[in-house]
Amino acid sequence: MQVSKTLDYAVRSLTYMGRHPVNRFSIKEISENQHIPLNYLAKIMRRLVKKGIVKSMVGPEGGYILRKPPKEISLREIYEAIEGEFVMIDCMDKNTICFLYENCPQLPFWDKLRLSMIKILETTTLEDMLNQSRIGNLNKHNNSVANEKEVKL
Amino acid sequence: MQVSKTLDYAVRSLTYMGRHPVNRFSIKEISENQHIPLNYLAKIMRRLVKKGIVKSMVGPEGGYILRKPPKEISLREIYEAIEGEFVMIDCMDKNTICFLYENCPQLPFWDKLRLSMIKILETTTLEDMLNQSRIGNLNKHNNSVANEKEVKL
DNA sequence: ATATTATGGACTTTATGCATCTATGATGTA
DNA sequence: TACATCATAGATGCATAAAGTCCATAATAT
Repeated sequence: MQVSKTLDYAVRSLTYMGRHPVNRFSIKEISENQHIPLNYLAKIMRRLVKKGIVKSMVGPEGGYILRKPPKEISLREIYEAIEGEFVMIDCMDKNTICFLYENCPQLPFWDKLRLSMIKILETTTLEDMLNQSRIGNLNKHNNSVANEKEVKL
Repeated sequence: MQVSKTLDYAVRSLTYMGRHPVNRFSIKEISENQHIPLNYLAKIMRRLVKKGIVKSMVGPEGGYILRKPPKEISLREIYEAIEGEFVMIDCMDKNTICFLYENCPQLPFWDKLRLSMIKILETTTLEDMLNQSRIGNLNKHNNSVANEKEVKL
């Protein structure tokens, strides 16, 4: 019940892109800036392309660009692009029917949890995340350039 | 972000025991009744013992018994007995500080999600689950007992 | 023509969830 | 006392998935 590294990478990449929503980004740039293995990131980006979250352009001056403004990209979309449909428990998928079928005490609660989580994922956007970070908020207050990315080591 | 088989086993065992809260149950009985590998269940039970959810007795006529009435056993307790503390993402645990430290756009949201989930886990008890199943509800309808939760499937 | 970039798939590595086995220790009963 | 029953503890094996690498190909700006 944990966020996979892969999902983390995806979110990191998208928040990075979201800071300059009109720019194009190469895998190389994102990879270096966000400390993500280049070849692995390539695989991740394909899923985001497939889901229609980013658009890709091949060749020199190619790269990736957000298809929609950050405000319209939900965490749920991102999650599903990476992990597929959100499920909490998979019982009867091994072509055998669980002996608790139709009488499982816990199923309704995992489902309740699932719906609750989906709701939060659904209503959280990339923009929310961009406004959320501490320095992000500081920058807003200072009227400083939104592009700036402070990294504390 | 999924329920592990191990957690499922634990919940299954406890709901099984919860149906006769005063009885003693051997691993063998639970194992056979709930279709859980015996030796593996043994390991699971130890965690439940350690967390104080069940009490164990060695020797003939030994076995396990619930330490508290089902009403007082929360899903959160069970979860934590099996999986440890509930966390959504573990960033800075590899004795290296993440370069996004103090400025991570996504962290607040995983935390929000975490709290929301914990709340549901916390407020759900073994008893809730016992009353939840379809057949459970059918029985309740027939006996017209109060305290029921309608489940839409 | 060439350098740059993404695409797609095969492949390797690493981690871990799940499960088994065996030896040990406690305890009720005959 | 002896025995059968049951939990405890740790070592080990295995299968699957997550994470990461590599390479050959295709598109396209300059």
